[in-house]
Amino acid sequence: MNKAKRVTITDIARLAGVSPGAVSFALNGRPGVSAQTRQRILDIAEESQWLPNSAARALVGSHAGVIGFAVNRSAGTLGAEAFFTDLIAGVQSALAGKRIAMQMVLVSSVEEEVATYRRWHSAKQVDGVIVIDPRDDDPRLPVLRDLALPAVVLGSHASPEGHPATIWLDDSQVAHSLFDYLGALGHRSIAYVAGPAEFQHTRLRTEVLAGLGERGVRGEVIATDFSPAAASTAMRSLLSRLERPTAVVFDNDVMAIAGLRVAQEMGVPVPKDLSVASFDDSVVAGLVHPSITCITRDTFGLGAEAAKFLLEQIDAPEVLADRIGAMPQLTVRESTAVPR
Amino acid sequence: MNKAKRVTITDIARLAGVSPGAVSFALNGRPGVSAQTRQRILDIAEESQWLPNSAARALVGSHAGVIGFAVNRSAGTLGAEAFFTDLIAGVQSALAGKRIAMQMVLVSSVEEEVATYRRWHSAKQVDGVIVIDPRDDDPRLPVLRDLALPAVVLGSHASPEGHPATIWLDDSQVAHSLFDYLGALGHRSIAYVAGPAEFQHTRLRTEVLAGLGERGVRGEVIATDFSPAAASTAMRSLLSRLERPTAVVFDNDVMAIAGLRVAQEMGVPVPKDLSVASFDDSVVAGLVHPSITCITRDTFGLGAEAAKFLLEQIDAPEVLADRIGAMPQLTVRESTAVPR
DNA sequence: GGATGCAACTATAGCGATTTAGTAAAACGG
DNA sequence: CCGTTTTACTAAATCGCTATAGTTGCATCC
Repeated sequence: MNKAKRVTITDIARLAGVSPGAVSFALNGRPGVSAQTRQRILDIAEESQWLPNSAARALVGSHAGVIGFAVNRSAGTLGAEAFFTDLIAGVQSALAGKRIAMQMVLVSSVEEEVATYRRWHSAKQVDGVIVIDPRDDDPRLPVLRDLALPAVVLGSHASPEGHPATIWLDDSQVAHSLFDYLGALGHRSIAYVAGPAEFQHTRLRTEVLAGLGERGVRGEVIATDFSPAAASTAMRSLLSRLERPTAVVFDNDVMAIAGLRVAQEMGVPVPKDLSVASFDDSVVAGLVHPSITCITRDTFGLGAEAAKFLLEQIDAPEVLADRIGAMPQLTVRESTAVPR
Repeated sequence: MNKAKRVTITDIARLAGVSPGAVSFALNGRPGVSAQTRQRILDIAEESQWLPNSAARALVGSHAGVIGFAVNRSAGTLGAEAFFTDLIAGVQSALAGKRIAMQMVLVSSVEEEVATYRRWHSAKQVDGVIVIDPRDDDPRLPVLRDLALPAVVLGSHASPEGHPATIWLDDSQVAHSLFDYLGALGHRSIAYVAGPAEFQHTRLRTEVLAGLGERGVRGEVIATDFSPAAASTAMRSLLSRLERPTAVVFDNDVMAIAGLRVAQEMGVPVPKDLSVASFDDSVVAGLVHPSITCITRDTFGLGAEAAKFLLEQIDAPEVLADRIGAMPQLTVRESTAVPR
């Protein structure tokens, strides 16, 4: 209906009285034009509101101006965790101002995720990707290597072969900071309501808890699917025993809140008779009553750092060295106390 | 490093012994090749794992295969609301399988949002956009019209000039279902802790509450910035009065949870002495104690519907008629009761 | 049997950028 | 002052795909 014609590099070339090639040189700040001509071209481009056509750019082989994020979670569980929104918000904050967009898709399996990377690469749709939830023997990593698709993995230890680049934070140290704290309070029977066993962080946390056995702490792990319903079930069975644990640690805040409710329903006072804690924080975890002791990680900052790292990676000719992310901190709130 | 060469339409043409044009016809299901040849081409394409180069496609003027979503919220508040994640998850669910990606950017002002639409359009980066938070006299809508950029607005009433297409749900009806319920319980003094006044839904809800005056209900509105801190402050001041309201309604669940906490801190039993409700639901709202009476809207479904509608819109030559979204339902939980 | 029509292709011209090879003019050097 | 290098450009090819204008062969029809 409206013809709102797009202004192209050829239009500016005509206006400036030079060839399209010269305009390209000028706009991309590379040698080949005099300072004077360059300025003139830039002025004209500015004036006529020229914007690069990313499709054309991508086609000729330079950047697509897009980074990709394939999330392997069911659409339902996405909303339950503040993690994604925070991460995305962080990524966006690093991208703001730069002319780079984030593309996101939900996938339902690792295979589909790999296929997505292949498609993105072959269609030159994204310049790089952010990868989360690394697993042992992760099938995605070799594919990314083969495709030479720039990537940043958010993980719990350095990348196996130094590739793809990883931002990692020592998850066993994180686990220690929470479990040791509970141990120091005097808890000797701790239950850990975890996520699926295939995630690296679940395994690491489980190991740390087991390691506390030497110091007389009985640890127990219940695997769940991250759902609040599963957390409630786990909590109910834990509290129905004759020998209850004195502390229960959940993998995320929503599960912890679900657990808290079960404790209240069953008349178990928190933190007097039971301490509750979570490996994930959120605004709500600090607002519920009692507020929940959590590991607070700067997910927003992590997202921002990941995006920045990825952009560097895209520009760099070689794979960059791994980086260590900001260490999560223990935030003690009302839900934990010395056991009776 | 790795040469993982991309297979192009020309490669398949060579393999099939036809011209690239014929391959294009075959792959896009348009006349110009015999059924036999078409099948052969399709087989070869499948076999050699050919994938369309979206950059090239976008360049020649067909679809970019991307829909855009510009969110005008600060990165911080994004994470606080489950709305976005749910909406995005819904959008993704509608996009899954189709070869369409969603691009998302955070913007910090309406001007920036408009500039984003301009950029997206001029660079042919997206085929259409989803627009949220319509305002009175919204500056974005005429721009989208001028650019003839397919768009779907999620709003609270039909689009002013039938363009862009809108999915709307009658927000005053929603407001009625909650306020009327509280009125029917016997509440005669209701406070509404709202978001910024420029949002349409805030205004509509305010009007509905004011309208209850005829039936002897005293309504009061406190505008906030959607933050839990502002909600706490509002709640504290409300409960410090000699004449307290008997019910407080919050614009979203996080604010309601913050308010709930203040009530507990101040020793005001909920729902005995005070009813609390929220215009937004979330998993957590049903898990906290007491669980919160909410308006439950199918945000996931809304996202899915919006995406589907947008895709139809993109394919349709003309602007489609507005649609009405699924009506949100009142979910009564533990936080509301007959006032003392 | 020559004009007509149609099916099944091919050849080719873009889309809007980048990039390489080529060229004219200016600068330099001995 | 002539040969060489540098500067500042232009011309043209290219990316992968789509779309339009031709081209060919073959059946059709009065």
